[in-house]
Amino acid sequence: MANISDIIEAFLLDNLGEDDSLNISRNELASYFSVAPSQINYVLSTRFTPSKGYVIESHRGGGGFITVIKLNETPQSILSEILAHPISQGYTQAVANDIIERLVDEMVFTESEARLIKSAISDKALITPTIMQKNALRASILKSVASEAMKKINLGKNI
Amino acid sequence: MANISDIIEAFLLDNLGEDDSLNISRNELASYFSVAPSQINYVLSTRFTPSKGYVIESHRGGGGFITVIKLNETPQSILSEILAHPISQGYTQAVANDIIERLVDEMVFTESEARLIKSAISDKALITPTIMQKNALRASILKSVASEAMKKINLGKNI
DNA sequence: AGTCAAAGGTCAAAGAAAGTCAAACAATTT
DNA sequence: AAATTGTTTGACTTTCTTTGACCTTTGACT
Repeated sequence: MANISDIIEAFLLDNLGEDDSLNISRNELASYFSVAPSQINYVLSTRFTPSKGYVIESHRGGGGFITVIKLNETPQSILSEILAHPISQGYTQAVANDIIERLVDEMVFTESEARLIKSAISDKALITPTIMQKNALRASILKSVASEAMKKINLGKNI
Repeated sequence: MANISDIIEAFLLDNLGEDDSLNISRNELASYFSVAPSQINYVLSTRFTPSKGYVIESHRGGGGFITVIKLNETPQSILSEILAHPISQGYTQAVANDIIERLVDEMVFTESEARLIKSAISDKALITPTIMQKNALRASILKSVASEAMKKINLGKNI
């Protein structure tokens, strides 16, 4: 553990402001941590992805900057996202795991429920010949799990 | 953040009067901010474009001036503009994004709806070989989205 | 009408960021 | 040990900004 990318990730998380967003200069950050500027892109593209609930914006040129935004999500917004996602497009295992983690953050699942679901939709568990098929299956399974979770949430509202 | 162009943009926005218009002398403004006069043109041509809902007028010669006018728009006027725009002419990604932003300003879309639409019509998402084809596709998709939004607005009127 | 100064306009080059990608290296899994 | 996956770096690209040299238009004054 504790490679420089993890340290930069922690730094960025630490510095997300009140509104869960952060504005930085790529060059400054890189020189602060004495790494190649492109490493900042690496950290952003591996740790602050849409599947993890982040959006990145940036501008080049003089006065350029990078903005990291943590989307503010609700159980419903994440579940809707899953339900709206075309099965044909599929989810890689990594992306699916990211999404499940977000649902844990939003208290839709407990850690142990998450472990179960993750193992159920692992590449290992899904014994189809191609990756594409695994991805599609994962999307389908996630959809069904999401729809179940959505029901539960909506029931709660009627009490 | 905070390059001089952004600062000049903010200044101009701040000084749009009651009627959303503003009259300035290019040379005065340039010397006020200690920049080359042509930088004023740069700011105007990148920040106060028709696709962002602005019109620029000017006169040269003694007593010359530049007028910035923010068009006063309605959801309907923007949507009609989209619907009237020939698909064959297309929209660049930047222009399309500008238009979507205007629709957010007019509360036709929420920020998160805007994000979705923008990503759907991004150069990345539209996997056609040529830029022209991407632009045409964008115009077509925007039209369909606009027509949907128009319907919704018109429904609201009948309640 | 002709001249000239006072605007504003255009464009290309230089500069300032950020983005991409592949190669080298490191860590992990099989 | 081999294969795979993840990290780090640097060379090259793209985009956005800033500046300055030169151009065009207009109004005022002979």
